[in-house]
Amino acid sequence: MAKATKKSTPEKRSPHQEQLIYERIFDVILDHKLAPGARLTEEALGEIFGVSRTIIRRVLLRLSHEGVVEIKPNRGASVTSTPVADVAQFFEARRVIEGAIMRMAAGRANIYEIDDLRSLVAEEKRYYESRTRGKGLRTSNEVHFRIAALARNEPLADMARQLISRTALIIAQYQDAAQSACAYCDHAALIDALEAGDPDKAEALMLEHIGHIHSTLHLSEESPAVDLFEIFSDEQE
Amino acid sequence: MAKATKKSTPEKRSPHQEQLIYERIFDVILDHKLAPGARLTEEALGEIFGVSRTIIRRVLLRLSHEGVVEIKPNRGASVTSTPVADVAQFFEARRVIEGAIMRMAAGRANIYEIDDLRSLVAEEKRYYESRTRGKGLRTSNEVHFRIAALARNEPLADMARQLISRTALIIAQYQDAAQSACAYCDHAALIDALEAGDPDKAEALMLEHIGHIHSTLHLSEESPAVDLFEIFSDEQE
DNA sequence: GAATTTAGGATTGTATACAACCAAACTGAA
DNA sequence: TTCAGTTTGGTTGTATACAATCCTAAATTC
Repeated sequence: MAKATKKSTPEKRSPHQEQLIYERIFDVILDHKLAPGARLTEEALGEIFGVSRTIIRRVLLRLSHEGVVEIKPNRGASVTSTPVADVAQFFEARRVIEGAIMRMAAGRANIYEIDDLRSLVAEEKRYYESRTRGKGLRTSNEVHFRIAALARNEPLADMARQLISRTALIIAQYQDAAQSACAYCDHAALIDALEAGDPDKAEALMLEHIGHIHSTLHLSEESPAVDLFEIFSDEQE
Repeated sequence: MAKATKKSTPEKRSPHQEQLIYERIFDVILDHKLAPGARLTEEALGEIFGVSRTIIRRVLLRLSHEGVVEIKPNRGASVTSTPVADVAQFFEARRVIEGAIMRMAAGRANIYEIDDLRSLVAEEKRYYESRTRGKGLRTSNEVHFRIAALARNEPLADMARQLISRTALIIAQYQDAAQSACAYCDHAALIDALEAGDPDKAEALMLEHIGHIHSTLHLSEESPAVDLFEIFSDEQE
């Protein structure tokens, strides 16, 4: 039994430890350290995070509801592998929802929200230039999340969040790290359109942007399998 | 302790008992036997369904993810009560998604799917005429679910399902049982448009239909009687 | 009598024990 | 060797015990 594990602080009932574990696992998946198809055993994850299977089980359930992992009865959880044939549907769905969101959000953002968005895009640019793929991808997601919030429609923003997360998984699976398109260029234009308050242009730019992302994917082949302890070991000792 | 409980068959590991419990609870909520705000204690539900809190907990977690139930930390679960101010957002979101779905589904359904839909609407009509509200509402949902499937876009259909379920809860909360609009009239027209393969008309009819439902709600009376301060605010001290 | 404290009961949160299950290695006969 | 059946190790599924927390209401204080 490899004991190169590091447990988190053994706090009693920390309210968001579950959220933390959720994010750690999701991050590792987006960083492509856990490839699609990789198995996620409850015992191992529990040991890694210093927590019982009960918690891990809830986290996995949540991840599965988001479509990030698949749970098969009596067979456990593994990172979702999206068939090539399904990819287009996700991007089409994003066009529908985020297109509408742009229409609704145009001209509704105040100056602070616009500024926040711009600095976020600047941050995104730095990550991409320093080739930290996972971070860049997550920051890019955050940009889309915040734009979704500007439509002032919670349910629709929820839908967008789900699709964006799910799509990030697809991008991690099919996009070549080197050739990750300069998402931040498109993003700047999107924000400009929102500020200008032009719904038609805002929507058109988003449709185009989503098309760009889609077109950078290498829809051919994939995937290995790995050791959980090793993957999580380079983080906090 | 009332022992008038009926347990399901005490099978060992029945795979969909969880699904069954999920549906039972949801049904009861749609039938308005559990009003918004009603608490759902794990122990009681476990005893009712002859199952341990572990299972109930998972069901409640799922219901909460669908937005049907709210879980507050250390406080347990209760039926979600949607504030009047939020209602419009849900219907707007449905317009966006189901409008797009109608465009995509127009002309794509084969004759069997159309037939199935029509017989489902006939069933719906019977339920409404016999004043069995819950059943009627659920059948109406089923019509929308199936239409969503016709767009041949799984992710979008998923989004639609979530919104439709969530909206059903809102309808149960705000719609007068007697005056429940004849949803099936609209439904028949929707199906006709799908069969004819006219995307513009299909979309327009769906937008109109959703508007109809929205307009039948009694949004003036604040039935979510949870906030005591609001309730007593306009009375004498 | 009103406000604060404190005790009790009820409910949720987490860990763990054990049963059920699957998959892959093993056995032995054709 | 090959194929059924069997065993075994590891993993998931469920129930339960106990700890942490919250809610109610009685009790104490002012």
